[in-house]
Amino acid sequence: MARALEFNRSAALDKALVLFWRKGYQAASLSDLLQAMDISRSSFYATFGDKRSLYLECLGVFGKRTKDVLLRARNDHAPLDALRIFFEYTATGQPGQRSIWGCMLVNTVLELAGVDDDLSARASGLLAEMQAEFERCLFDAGLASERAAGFASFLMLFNEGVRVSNRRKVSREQLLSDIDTTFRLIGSATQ
Amino acid sequence: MARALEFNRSAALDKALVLFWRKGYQAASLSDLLQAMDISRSSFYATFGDKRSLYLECLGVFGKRTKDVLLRARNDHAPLDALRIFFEYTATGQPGQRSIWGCMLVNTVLELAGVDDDLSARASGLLAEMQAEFERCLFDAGLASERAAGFASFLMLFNEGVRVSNRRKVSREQLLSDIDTTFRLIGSATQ
DNA sequence: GACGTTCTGTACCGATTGGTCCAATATGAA
DNA sequence: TTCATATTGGACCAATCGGTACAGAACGTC
Repeated sequence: MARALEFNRSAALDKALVLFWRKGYQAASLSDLLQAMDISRSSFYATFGDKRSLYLECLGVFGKRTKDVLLRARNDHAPLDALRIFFEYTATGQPGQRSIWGCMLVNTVLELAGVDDDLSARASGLLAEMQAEFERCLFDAGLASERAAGFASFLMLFNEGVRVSNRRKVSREQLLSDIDTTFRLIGSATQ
Repeated sequence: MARALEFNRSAALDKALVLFWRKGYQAASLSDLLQAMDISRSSFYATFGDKRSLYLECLGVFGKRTKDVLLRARNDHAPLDALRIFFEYTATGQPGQRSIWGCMLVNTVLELAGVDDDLSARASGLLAEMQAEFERCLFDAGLASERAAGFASFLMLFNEGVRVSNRRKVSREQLLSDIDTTFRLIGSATQ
């Protein structure tokens, strides 16, 4: 055996994720990444392959974390409440105002459609997984399956809108009010 | 007087707009632009300043055209109908399926936030103008002004969602169904 | 302490980026 | 036809891009 890594892989990965999330794929240059991750060029390529592979890995992590927000909420709350908590959490952001960067999946879909269709499609697929979770929530809340699918699709539109508006720096209060509007609309339609 | 331009300024501008719309600001290289616009490097810089100025001009044109879609619909229809026509038009695209590129304003907000904040803010401002038009429609449809503002904000979220989903290649049918859901929700809440 | 292995820093690579410069060319007015 | 003016194509620029190569430093094993 020999020399050990001087850095923590998952910590570096997380730094990269944050940079990609904030600046997007193209605008995050290799120099930016190396500086943010605080590792050398060699370590970067030895550990993460290349920029694109790293981005792909970050997308996966982001997708998993987002899904976990909803799944954790479901452990402690009724389906519809969990859904609402998810939206309020992603819209207002709990830790450190990260929410103003929007959603890395949505950002990716828009930035890379027509540029790197594989990456864009990957992000799109992760959004579809989220939508499936929405649908499960609605079904468990008692909606008929067809109706649950329809509302889940609608909720994904709403989710995308929230994430865009987040990046437009629409105020937290305004977004919370819109979420309230949405869930009241849904509530009045499901009863 | 002397030699005349060998190209049509507004035609070239339109070609640039389409390229930017499709690929985004960063991914549309100067070579791409020159090829699409079919003009020489010199003509480009003499006529449009630089890449960024051209983009700014395209943003303005796109904003105006989008707003015009709604204003034209208002000439011939009741306020709420015009609103719905606007959404159906932008979601499904009338001429040549351009809708799959989403909305250039939304694309810009996401791509350039944190990269070129001025451009991002400019696009954001044009979206705010659209939202003001939504609000006017709702007010004219008889909603109290506070309620109109609330729904307009909600509709802007929905609009952003539609444009993102457009780029995710969500099917035309699905989007139309979501629009239907939305307007039925609004309808049931406004009566 | 010597060795083998692995990681790290940096010089370097060709390609491409957005942008400038200028000579050659085309044009309308006189 | 000549001249002044404006447009054009293309050579050229420094800077940056993502990525590779390799020498040397740091470590665990023996």
